[in-house]
Amino acid sequence: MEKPARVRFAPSPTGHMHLGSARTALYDYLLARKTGGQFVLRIEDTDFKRYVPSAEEELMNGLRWLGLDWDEGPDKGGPYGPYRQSERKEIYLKYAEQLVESGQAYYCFCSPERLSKLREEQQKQKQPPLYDGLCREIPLAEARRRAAAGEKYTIRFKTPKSGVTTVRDALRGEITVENRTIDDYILVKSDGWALYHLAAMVDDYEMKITHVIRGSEWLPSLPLHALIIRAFGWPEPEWVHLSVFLKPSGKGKMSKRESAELIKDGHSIFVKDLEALGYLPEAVVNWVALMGWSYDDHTEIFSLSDLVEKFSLDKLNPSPAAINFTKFDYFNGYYIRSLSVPELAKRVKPFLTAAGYQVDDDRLEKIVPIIQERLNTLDDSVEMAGFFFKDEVVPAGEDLVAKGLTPAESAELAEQALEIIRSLPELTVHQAEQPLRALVERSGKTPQQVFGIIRVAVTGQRVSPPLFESMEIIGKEIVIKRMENAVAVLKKLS
RNA sequence: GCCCCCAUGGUCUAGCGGUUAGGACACAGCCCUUUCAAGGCUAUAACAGGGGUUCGAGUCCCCUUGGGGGCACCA
Repeated sequence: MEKPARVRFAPSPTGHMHLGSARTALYDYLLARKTGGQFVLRIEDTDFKRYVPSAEEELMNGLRWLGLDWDEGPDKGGPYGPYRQSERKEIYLKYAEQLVESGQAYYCFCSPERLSKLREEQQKQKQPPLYDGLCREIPLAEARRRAAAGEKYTIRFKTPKSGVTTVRDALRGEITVENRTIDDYILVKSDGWALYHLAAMVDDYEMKITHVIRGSEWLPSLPLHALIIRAFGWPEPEWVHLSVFLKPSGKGKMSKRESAELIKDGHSIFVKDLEALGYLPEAVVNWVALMGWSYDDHTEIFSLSDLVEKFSLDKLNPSPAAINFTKFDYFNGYYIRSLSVPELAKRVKPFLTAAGYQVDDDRLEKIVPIIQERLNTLDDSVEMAGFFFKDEVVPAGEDLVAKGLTPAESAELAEQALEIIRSLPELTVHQAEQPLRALVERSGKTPQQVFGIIRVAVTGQRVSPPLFESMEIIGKEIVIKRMENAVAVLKKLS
């Protein structure tokens, strides 16, 4: 058993939580639970310009829906709070000052204008856009004097100008970069707020985080982060950089526009949409877990608790993964099929209700077994089972005409079927099946033709759950009404 | 432009020097069947290319190519 891990999910509340974040949070959760450690939720909200007020709530709802409960966070507190960076300004400042004091950071008085001009210049000359170090050698006493006099300043990290920095990533092994390619990055802005590079390192240290699991977009700044941590002399966490998700084609990552378009096909990369689209959190968890992680060469169905038991960092895969919604649908169908009838009924009900249907629980529990294996998403139930709840169905005339038969022949068959149904003491599968099959025999038509007519008449659809079961649930009276209507329609066509 | 990362079928992946390169989704066919599903069976399909190292390379090294990410007083 590994040592208890303290992991953190540290999103910034700037938009919707997407699948990539969900997967990061999942792995955080799994590692914490597996090792008996803690899962910390920290909100990185120091960018006030991009702040979205509803985002934090959405984030927590998403995590809860997925079943990923956290141990410490802004809503529940904990021993290392506050858990919102916007409430930790003084802490960052203290540590920044410490770095300045030890000569590993410095005050920089360069204006944004000078910096952008500098960058422009460097770009033109095809140079890497790095700070030129103008303020790097200003004596500390002088810098303090200027700062005290009210001059605007930022605090920059003093990167070594020679040598190399080597950092170990759990998925990729050692990564080495030349220090001259690392910028003297700004740690504290002129408004006194720390930037991510300082804030996150400080928080991870103060919160005693043992494993930093985050997206691979952070890989390029990993050496900087290591340098900062080493400048403080802090213990280095285990770095785990997860690969990004690519669009289904595997070519490039999904653009904002493409993400928004997805919803038209009933898909979404935003966690908040998934529930309404009829997806099960179990399916999301299983699917997302397997994008970048595997257990062995054949197991692929994992409940959240299976994952807690089986998860391990060394089975993580560093290569980018294309999002495969088809497989997502497969998982969702799988989990729908594995639900008990009462449970599925409970989950499907809100969708039927939302569609405007009056849903009786006992009746729903009869319907669920015959639609269960036909559902890919919960909201498929609306289309698939709507005819159970509608007052009347209006089958298209051409659908009522059986393949290979004339309208008149179809009408004749419908009429005979109607008579049989009328004559039954009760319309049950048991009572109806024999005589209706006998009708097929007698008429010399195929089951497909005869039952097809009845199906369309009774359900209004060419495709439906099993016919006899459906009729039993609908009830004799209504079935007869619908059959009469179909006969009338067919006769008109004749 | 510079830096970093990645590379097994269409997609997700197993493989950690010796395998008939395994599984899953998708696709196709067959079976089952009153439609649609579900289920069962079968088939098609991969080590990006080139150099090394080694008795032996999908596995180790280098280059090329392709893909991805990053270069803000955003995170």
